[in-house]
Amino acid sequence: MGRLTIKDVARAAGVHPATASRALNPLLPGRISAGTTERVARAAAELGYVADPVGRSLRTQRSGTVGVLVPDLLNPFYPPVLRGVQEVLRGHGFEALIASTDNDPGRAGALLDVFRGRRCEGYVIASASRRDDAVGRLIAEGVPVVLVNRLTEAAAPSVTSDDARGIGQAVRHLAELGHTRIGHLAGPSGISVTRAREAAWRAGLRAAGLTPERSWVVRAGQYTASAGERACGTLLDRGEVTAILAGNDMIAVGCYAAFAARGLSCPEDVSLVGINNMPLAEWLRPSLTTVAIDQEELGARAARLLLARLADPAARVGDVALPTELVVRRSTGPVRP
Amino acid sequence: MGRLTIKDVARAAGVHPATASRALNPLLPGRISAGTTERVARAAAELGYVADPVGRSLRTQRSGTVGVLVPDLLNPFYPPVLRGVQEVLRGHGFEALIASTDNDPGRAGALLDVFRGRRCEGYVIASASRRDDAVGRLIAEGVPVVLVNRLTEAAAPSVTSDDARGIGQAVRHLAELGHTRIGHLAGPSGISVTRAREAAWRAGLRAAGLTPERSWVVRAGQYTASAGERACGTLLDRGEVTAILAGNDMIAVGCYAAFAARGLSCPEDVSLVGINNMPLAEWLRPSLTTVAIDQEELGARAARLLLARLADPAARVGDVALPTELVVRRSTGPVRP
DNA sequence: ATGAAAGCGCTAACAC
DNA sequence: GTGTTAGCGCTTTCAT
Repeated sequence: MGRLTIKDVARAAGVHPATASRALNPLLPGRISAGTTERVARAAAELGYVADPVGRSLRTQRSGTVGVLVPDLLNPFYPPVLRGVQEVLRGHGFEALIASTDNDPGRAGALLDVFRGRRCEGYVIASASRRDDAVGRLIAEGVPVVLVNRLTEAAAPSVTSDDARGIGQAVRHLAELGHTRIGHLAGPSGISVTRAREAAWRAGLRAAGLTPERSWVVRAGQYTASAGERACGTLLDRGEVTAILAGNDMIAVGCYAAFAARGLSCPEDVSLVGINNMPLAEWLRPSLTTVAIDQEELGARAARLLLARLADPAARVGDVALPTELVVRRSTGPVRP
Repeated sequence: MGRLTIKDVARAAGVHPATASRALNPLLPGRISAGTTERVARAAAELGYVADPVGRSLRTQRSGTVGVLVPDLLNPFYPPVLRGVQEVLRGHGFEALIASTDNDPGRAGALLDVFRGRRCEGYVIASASRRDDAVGRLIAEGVPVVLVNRLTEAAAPSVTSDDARGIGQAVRHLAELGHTRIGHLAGPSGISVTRAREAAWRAGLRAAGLTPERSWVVRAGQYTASAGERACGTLLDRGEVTAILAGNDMIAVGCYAAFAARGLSCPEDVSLVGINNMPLAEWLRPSLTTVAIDQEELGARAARLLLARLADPAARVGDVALPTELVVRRSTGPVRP
């Protein structure tokens, strides 16, 4: 059929292509008469013209594309985040290129190179370790970057969850159930949320009049179920705690397996709290009490921050911390007498 | 820093830009001398040149972009599929634009329009209903499309799982455990896998010398846990079956909840088999016996089929059916005496 | 085998 | 307010 170009629209409206272009991009300088604008718009609509993004990109040096990097697409936490990002971006004419580092920090560089080759105008990065070379370089170059749930040493706006609040609620909830020895399965070190969550756990215990013991913390090497199962096993075998705050829901998923392997039942023998409220959390047996984060909103806010920086690269856009809220389900119960 | 163009490479190598371009694209007609090719390649490597995809696209009328449509990003089945698709595409210089219809067939059209605006060269579609207008139109226009786990009335190559094999194994497994009344929670009608799975269930029962009863099938409105829970409840309340083949793992997840709500324990009171072996299947309690499908391979094969059609639009590429295999875990056990 | 020149679709800069 | 011109980066004729 031969694709429509702006020349076709211009011809149909009886104007020059440049005029047609201006008429269709109202924000540009050099205003166009109402009549012309009208005629061009009608012609475009009738013909079903949509501007070729490639031609436009070449001229404007923009791609209408944003790179999104997540650490693990298989972790149910991220799909809702992606949905939020895409929804907002699409509403503003941007499309997201998505990649997962699969929990391998080394892959970030290569993936970012692919994105840069495609002229992504900005990046939403949910995979940055606290010290990440590839991401740091990006930020240093002044490319618009928004971090999700991660902080780096480099300065880039970020959207995080205010874990402290929800974790405080979680610990209080456990304390009110009579638990005095509440363990924590921390995520991998080198990630900012890991530290924040551990700190919040510590603070929560203190606020409840309890003293966090070093032996109540075990570090899971990754935010995965299998790492969680191992770490939980280690913690259980020390035989000290009656309740566990997992570093996230995937780690909590691993805990269920560790419980079962030791013949412990939840919540009768051990109480368990996760973090994230991932899509399947309510479907686990027992359903998981967890610190809920609005994942879609997390992504949506990140996208909006990025759009603000895209519109004005000099804009100082601040960080956002979304509130978290404890969702009590069936994995927590009174301490055993 | 000012981005590198092919002119920079040409200058560094002491040749004309056109020559440099040819040297870097070895497959083109008009071969270039080995020496020149070498010099240009070295210059490009030293400068770190990567061709601008936008300029290239404008000239070649290609975008290096493929649209991928899935019905539900939140369903753990699809992320591995996407990973397989992306991996293969990236290896061939293509990037995937991903969108989810969120189980709303009506959204497919709008999303495909976004993709078309971006000049996607081909599509991997995992969301087609058996009768899907938007997708049908695409195929009719001769745009390269590969379907994943779906068949439409229109003719497009597809990659599916050979559910019959694994489902046959599943039914035999249950029969060998002594089950004679094996129910099925079918997915939404209007989707090809739904029919295929129901047919395979029926055939499996017959092969085991059993007669499938109409009352043993309940249809879940969607492939989701909550739809599964409702459907499972209906089936259980009829009080006929001792084992259940769920339409997929998400429906099976809902079954766990339905069991718990009725005080039934699995596998002592009811045996349960899922389909897909999604990432969390082994972490459910009890771990889910399920018909495994290599999801990543599903995506990878789809991508390869698409690449074949992209390379030669006239190529008749056939359908692919990947084998499935029963994975026996702890959700199935002997029938109660 | 290589250089010259043209042009993909669009819009910014410059006329008028 | 609108037409003219030029050029984004690349590849592909067409010469030589």
